[in-house]
Parts: sequence; structure tokens; C-alpha cells
Amino acid sequence: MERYNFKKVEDKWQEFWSKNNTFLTKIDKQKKKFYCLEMFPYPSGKIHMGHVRNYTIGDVLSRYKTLKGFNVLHPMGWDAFGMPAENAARDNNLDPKEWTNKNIETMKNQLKKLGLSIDWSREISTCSEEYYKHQQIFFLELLKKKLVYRKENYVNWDPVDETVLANEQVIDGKGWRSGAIVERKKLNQWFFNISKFSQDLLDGLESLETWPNKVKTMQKNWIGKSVGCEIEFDVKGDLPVKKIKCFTTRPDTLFGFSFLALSIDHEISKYFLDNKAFLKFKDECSKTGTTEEAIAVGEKIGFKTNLEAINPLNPKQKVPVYFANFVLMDYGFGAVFGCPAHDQRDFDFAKKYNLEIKTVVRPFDQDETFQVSDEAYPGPGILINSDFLNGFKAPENSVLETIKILAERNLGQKKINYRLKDWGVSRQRYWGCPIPIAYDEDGKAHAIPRSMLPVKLPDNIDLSVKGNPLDSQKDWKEIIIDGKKMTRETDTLDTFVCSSWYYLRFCSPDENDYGFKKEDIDYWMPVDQYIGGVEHAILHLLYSRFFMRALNYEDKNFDIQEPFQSLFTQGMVCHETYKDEKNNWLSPDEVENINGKIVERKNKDKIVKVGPSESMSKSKKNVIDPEFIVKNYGADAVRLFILSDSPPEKDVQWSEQGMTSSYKFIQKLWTLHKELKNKISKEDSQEDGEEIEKFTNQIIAKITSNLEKFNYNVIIANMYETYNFLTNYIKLNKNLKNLEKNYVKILLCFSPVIPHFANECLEDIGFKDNFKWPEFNEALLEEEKINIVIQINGKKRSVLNTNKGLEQEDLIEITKKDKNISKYLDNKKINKIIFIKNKLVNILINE
RNA sequence: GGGCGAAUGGCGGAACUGGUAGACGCGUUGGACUCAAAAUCCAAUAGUAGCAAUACUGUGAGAGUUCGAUUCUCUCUUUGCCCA
Repeated sequence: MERYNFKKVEDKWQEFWSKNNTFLTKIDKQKKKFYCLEMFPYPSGKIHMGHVRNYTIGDVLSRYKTLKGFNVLHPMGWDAFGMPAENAARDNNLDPKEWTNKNIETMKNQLKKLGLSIDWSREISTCSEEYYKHQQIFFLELLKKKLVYRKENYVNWDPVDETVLANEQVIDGKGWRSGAIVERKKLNQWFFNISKFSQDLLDGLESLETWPNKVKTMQKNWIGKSVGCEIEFDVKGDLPVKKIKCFTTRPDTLFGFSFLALSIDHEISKYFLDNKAFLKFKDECSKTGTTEEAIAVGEKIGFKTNLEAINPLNPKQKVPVYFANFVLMDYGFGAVFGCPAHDQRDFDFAKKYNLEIKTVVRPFDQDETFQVSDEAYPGPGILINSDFLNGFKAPENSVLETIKILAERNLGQKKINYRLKDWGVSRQRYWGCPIPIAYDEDGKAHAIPRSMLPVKLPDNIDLSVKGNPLDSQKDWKEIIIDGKKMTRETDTLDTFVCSSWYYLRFCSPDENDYGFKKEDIDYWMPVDQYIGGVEHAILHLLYSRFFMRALNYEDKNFDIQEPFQSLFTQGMVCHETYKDEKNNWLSPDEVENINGKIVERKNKDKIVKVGPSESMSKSKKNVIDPEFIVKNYGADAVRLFILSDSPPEKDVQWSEQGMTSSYKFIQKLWTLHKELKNKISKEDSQEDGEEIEKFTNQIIAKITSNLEKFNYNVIIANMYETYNFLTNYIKLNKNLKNLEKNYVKILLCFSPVIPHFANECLEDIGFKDNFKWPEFNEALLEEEKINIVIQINGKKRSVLNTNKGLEQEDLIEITKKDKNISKYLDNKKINKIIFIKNKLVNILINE
């Protein structure tokens, strides 16, 4: 028997699809559209198993929807700007563009080998001028709409490399490359005014019914709406400052007020700029990181001013005013009132500077003598020691009551605050989209005129310089606009900007004058199914949602506002980790399993320490190279395995055995196919083929419903079930009527998962195209003979195989004759019978 | 510390709307083929007792609702992710 030659078959079909432009998509208003999008990859060099999983899931869906008769858009592109290219280029003395394009070529070939149904004519790459020129136009449009602005902001500064670091490049407060202690530094940067849309982005979540709740919650928390109060404190002291404005979510704890803390960037700091002690303190503050976590963990320090703030609810009380490192200018007004008893940061601060700690909330299970001692009590309870506020339930009643009182007395007012900050998009990097701005001699920013766009990235750049390489490109930097000498903006845009609108570009990849065409957007958008990793649950998705709103702001570019109708987040691909005796990581091909013992392949006496299964990563060496796997087992087998072992939204364990068994399964299917083909030619119309009709109908129903619900692992089980059925069926039956007709349907059901194999088999029995997803007959799903569960006192005692539709009396008759049941019923009184038609009988008796 | 999820055989995992727990795969065991091995095929496989029919136990722990709970409610334990 000829073995299944996956190499030959897969090459053949990939070539067929490519030659026939099978996956080319055009607008067709007669058909319903389906836009299936997977998060596009960063061209790091090679695809990894995570890509294989992500794109297999999307491909199964696309192929299914196509068979269902939808006009499917399934594009692919490259998130091609970003730091790795710049680093790799610098380390190996290469050009980032060449490095990136080479990687794209490699990865594209690898993806093609997976047999993905992608319309490659729509391929885009964010680092191409064709793409980023539109982005520059968007930037200027947003600038015009005042959704882009420039302001000073803190960055993580590496003083050795003289460069700005992203948060993830700061490890334990040190630069990832230089190891230098990272400082806070102020730079002028461009911002997108995403916070303007806070409420809208929050409201929009409601309409995203098919997004995972987890993701919606994460976005909700990230936006962080809080209802609080704006309070103006009267201030006394030797400075011309009369009032300081604060935002607080807990105005009800005002009677526990013991200090007022300001950000070092608060406007009052201008009076201290010649105060040496203050400058030293400011310097000290710059050593704490900028993240919320760094601030929470770091030591709280303060600088005392001579000012005193007056408690608006208790004018006799005066408290000191400090500058403090844990107050951020971004939050509220850069000023908070300190209530040490009920906020841990305030508590730490008060302990350090010996400030009063007055308890004003008691937990429900404590009495009025309750005192905060070792740590703050931020929880709910009853207000105490708070004069006219005593007895209110905190926080739900007390907060609103306090706001009401403050408002009546004109001391404060209700205010809604969002945690979401504006999106800083400036990156001090070469390999990104240039910001189309130039500065005149006074430092005033000007948009580069449309006629001078795009601003192209200069080639042949020296990446070995410290800081931003664009900064040292004099001939590029200097520019004349309307006869005036200007200097270009040398920062480039955050790569998240590129990925915030790529889904729009896929709709109009060839449109030259603008980023997209309204007609295309109106037809294709929104994305019907977006698939990707949960790690992008917050930023990428939020930025994309913002970008749609920003493009639509003031002018109406399209009628929708949410880009991704439905979202699916797939789990990671994991593998066991291995370490040798010196705790060095070992890769899976460096170890061997000998009779259950894991040893080093090179030195079989050495036992390998097996660690937990973790997401595949180069640093832990637990990666499996998809290219190698595809070469050895074929794309269909890999697709089958990557879907088989776990539900797609959960992590999956890579296993060699699992992979092999998927490979074997395809071989077995091929053997079965040859036998079936043989039988089909001898089909005997005299026989009846009811059994196979029924089975096929059931399995189509199962696979269809599992496809709709993303239960892809169960589909694989359904495929095995089908195999088992067919094997037995042809072994036991000579009844071969209807065999071909049903086998074709079965192959079509298999085709989204193992497309090369299915097409080969279909062709082999004479079917080449015009495929449609097989329908199933709802009526045929109903069995005439069914199993009815018989319970005695709720315990299963027997199962009766009977005709459908029997009523209670008939069933009881049959039941009483059943040996298993009758022994329970002898001499017992039946108290009650629970009867559910076609399902179960539960007889309740006295024990 | 807060938010959200998860927990089912030796393992990965099925189970419609509360109604036969363990589909399907892996592994293991036994058998066939073979000089032998691999591959392949067949059979068994939650635990306990039993030759068997069957009985009892069993979906992280404990309670509750119900004729009936893997499924619903509460408390707890462990664990994962996100935010801090």
C-alpha cells in the first residue's frame, strides 16, 4: 500500500491555490462578507509555535466561512517597525530595512508552508513608505483636530547609553543593556489625546457582546473611572498661594486629614527653584521609576514647606504641606490630601514624618474604640470621630453625603476622574515612522506641508551613535519650509500607532492617496472575528478602538466606531523545561527519554532536571521550531495537533507523542481513504445505507456546532470518531449504498483543519471544486430508539433502550419487568414518579 | 492587596438548558504478526469488592437548594492571569 506523501500533496495544493488565486478577495455585494483577522506578526526572523496556533485557528474559521458561502477577507501583514530590528542591525552592522525585509521573506515562506488561506495580494508592511506615509497624514489630521499635542513628560533615561528606555527595558531599576541606574528625565513629547474618549471607550465596551469578559474587565480597569470630589483647600503661609485644588475619591475621610502632599511638578514648585534642599529632594525623586508599581513599592519621601492647609470641614485644623514622591502630576491635580489611617501610602508617609494618624472609619465588626495601628484600614465600615459625618456607611453613603455637604458650602464639587492617561507616542528611535513635524528657530512646531510628504526615513544611517541616530543626521534633520530654515522632529512614532489602523489598510491596500477608501471600509469593516494573544488585551486593542474614534472625530469617515466586532484570545504554546546539573537550560533536542528517565543526549549518565511546562521562550530554550516540524510531519499534521490537545483559549502543552499521533492519524486516514475509494467503485444500489446517512448527519451537526463555538479541540475528537465509525462500518457492512455521497460530506467537514489532505482525497474520487459546507437534517438527528435512564431514588439503576415518545404509564410497565429494577420495587410503596419524556424516569420509594 | 478565571482517571481533556460522568487522544497492560525489534492491528483501562451479574465510592474540601448537582448558591483550599 502506497504511503501518504504529505510533501508531494501539500506542495501540489499550495501551488494550486497560488496559481488559481483561490484566496484572492474582491468586494462582492451579492455575498455576505466575513472579515477574519489574526494579529499580524513582528518579523523577528522565524515564525514560532504561537504563530502556528494563532494562524491555524484563524484559517480553520476562514475556510469554514468560505465554504459557508461568505465572501471572506483573510489578509496578512507585518508589524515591521520596532526596536529588535534596530538592535540586531546595530549588533551585526546591518541595515534595519534589509534585516526586516529578509525576515519577512523567510516568515512568509514559512506561513505559506502551513497552507493558510491568505489573500497575499493584500500583504502590507508597516515599515514601507507606502504604509507609513498615510500614517503621517493621519497624524497631521489628528493634530488639526487637536487630538495630538506636545508636552513635557517624564521618561526612563539611561545615562550611559544616553537613550530613552521603554518600561520593559528597565529591569530592577537598571537599563537592560548598560546596567546603569535608570533616571527620570523630562522630555518634550507628542501625545494622543486618548483620555478625551475615556467615557466613550468605556461605553463602547457594552456593545462588544462577543468579547471575552476578561478583556472587557481589563480595559474597564485600565480606563479606571472613579467618582470623587474636587476640593479647594485654603492655604496659609509665606508664599503668595491662597488655595490648592485636590482630587479625592474619599472625601468622607476628611476628618482624618493630617497632611497635604504635592507632586514635585505642582505649579507651587516654581517658588522653590532656588531652594537647594528642594532641588536636592527633586533629584532624589528622579531616582524612583515612573511606573505606578515603582511608586507603590519605593520608599515614600517628602519635602516640608512652610505652608499650612486648612481642613474645610474643620477650619480650626491646620496641617503641613509637603512635596512627596508618590504624588503624580498626571493624577487629579497633582495634589492629594493625606489620610494616613485609611490609605497605606499616606500611612507609610505619616509614620516616617511623625504625622497624626486619626482613625475615622471602623470595620463593621469593631466598635467605636477601633484604632488603626500597624497598617492602614482602607476597607468599608462606619464613620467615627467625624463630627456630623459619624454613623454614615463608608464608602457608599458617606462619600456622596460628604460631596453634598462640601458642594452646599461651596468648598468642593463632584468630579469624575479617569486613570487612563494620554498616549505618549514619541520614541527616540530610528526604526519607526517619522513624525511629520519641523521646528522653527524659536522652537515652534510646524506641520510638514502635504506637498513635502511623506517624510522618509534616511537610509545608510550610523546606528552605533549614542542616543537617537536620527538626531545626528544633520543633512536629513535640516530642512527649508517656505524659505525658512527648520529642524525636523527626530522622534519616531510608537509602533502601536502602526498597528492601530492596519485592519483598515487591509481593506484598501492599493489606495494611493489616502490610508483607505470609504467604499472599502463600508463593505469590509468591522472585523468580524479578531484573533490574537491576550497579552494585547489592553494597549493594542484600546489604541485601535481610540484610533477609529479619532479618525471619525469631526469628519465622518465611516459609520462604525468599534473596529473588532468579535474577539478571540488564544492560549500560549507551552513545553516542559529542562536543566542540567549546573542549572543551565537545555533544549528539548538535547535531552532523551530512556525508559521514563530523562537524560542528556550527549552524556546519558547525566539525569536532567525536568521543570514545569512554560510558555515557549528562547531564554528557557524550550522552543520547538515549526519549520522543522512541518518538514518532518507535514502542515496538516501540525495543524491537527496544535488544535487537538486543548481548547484554543487555553494553554496547550507541546508533546512529541501528540505530534506523532497526529501524523499517524493522517496516515491512517489515507489507508482508510484507499479502502473507501475501492468500495465506492463497487457501490451496490440494492443495499440500504441508512446507518451511514444517520452518522454523517450527526457528525456534520456536531462539527458545525463545534466550529461555531470555537471548540476546535472537540472537532479533532469528532474526526477520530468519524474514523472509528468508518473503519468499523466497512469492516462489518456490505451495505455500501450512499457511501460516496456521505464520504464527500465528511471530507468537506475535515477540510478546514486538514485542507491539503481533504482536497487530495476529494480529487482522488473525482471532486475538484464548487465545494459547499454540508448541511445537516435536523429531523434526522432524532433517534427513533433512545436510551431512557431509570432511577430509583435518584440513583441510576438501569437504562432502557426503547422507542421514542413513550408516555409515563407505558414506561412504568416496561420498567417493572426489568430485572434490575423489579428487585428494588418488590414490596415497596412508590411515593412519587418523576417523568421527563424521552429522557428519564425517577421512581421514589421508601427505603 | 484588589479584580477575573480555573480545579474532572496515570496525563491532555469531553459532557446540550440541572437528567447515563470520563467522549476523543496519549500513556499503560495483554494479545496477534515477527527469528527479534520497530511499525501495524485487536482487546482492556476511574477506584474498591466479585468468576460474573452487580454493588459501593468518585468531578479540589465543606455546607445548601433539588426527586436528581461536574453544572446553581455560600464558605474555604490550591492555582493561573491581569492590575497594584
